[in-house]
Amino acid sequence: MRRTAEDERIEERRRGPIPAEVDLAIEALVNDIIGKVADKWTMLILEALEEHGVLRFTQLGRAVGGISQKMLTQTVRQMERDGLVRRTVHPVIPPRVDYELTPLGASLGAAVCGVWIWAETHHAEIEQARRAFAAGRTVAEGVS
Amino acid sequence: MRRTAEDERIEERRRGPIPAEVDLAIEALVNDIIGKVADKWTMLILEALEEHGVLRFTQLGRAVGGISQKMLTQTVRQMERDGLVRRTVHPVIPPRVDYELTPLGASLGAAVCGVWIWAETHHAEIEQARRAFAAGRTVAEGVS
DNA sequence: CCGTATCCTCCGAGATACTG
DNA sequence: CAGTATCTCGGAGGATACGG
Repeated sequence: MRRTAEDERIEERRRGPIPAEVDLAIEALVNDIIGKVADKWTMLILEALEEHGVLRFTQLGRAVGGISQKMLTQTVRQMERDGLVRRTVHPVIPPRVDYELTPLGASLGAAVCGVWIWAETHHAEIEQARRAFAAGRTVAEGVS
Repeated sequence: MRRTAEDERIEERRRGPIPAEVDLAIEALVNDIIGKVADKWTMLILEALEEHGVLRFTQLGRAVGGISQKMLTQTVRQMERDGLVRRTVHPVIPPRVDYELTPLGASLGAAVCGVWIWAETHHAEIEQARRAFAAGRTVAEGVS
């Protein structure tokens, strides 16, 4: 996802700071949150931590699978910033850092879980729709 | 979203269709679906159609807000392909095309709605977490 | 082991112009 | 009006190397 949420807010401000637009401000924030949540790695990390509870850095990376260190750090930092995960540093040698979901993160996990379940429930329908679409889309759609 | 982890699994599947990996194949598909759903424009279009019911191309564009024709076409096509929206072409002049959610799309809308509600419910906590994070993790200084 | 810093690639996505 | 085609560009994100 590209940086678009900020742009929207900036745009909004540019268009006119109408006093009664507090709701819109919140809407923008919510939009921003959606943008964050709608990130692939965020969702996968959420799932990994939901399933395994507490994980160390590399463990988390392996649990997610196919993620670069950069993205792992970056995403997990963002999640920490948003209060979704708690990061615990153990000042020992070798270094050890534990990651786990906060209650807030867990609640998000529950919400996202709904989407996940939807995907698992309806993936067959989607596959079917894709095949139907690929088969022939020149099929006349009746104008009711 | 860049093509990364799924590609590997898809590749894996292409290289060798091992029977016992059907679960992994489905998991990959579900992952793919999540990736699709986790798209900003998809979610916004979903919301727009959920709220307005049936919309024409430009109406949909305006309802979403800040989307280019290209992305609108592209995203809506993908959604049509996945069976989430139905596209109805009226062979009249001037051309007219209607978009609306399929039952499948509506069910996804319901699931995503849960995440939306979560965002609306917890945005204050996230803001607070962000402030706390920005303030510094050393000492919890009261934010007046 | 846990990151941060750097480079580099590549594709998402906007703008524009054109067709049916 | 509804799309397609083409160009361009920013920046997301992978790979790598190094610091603590």
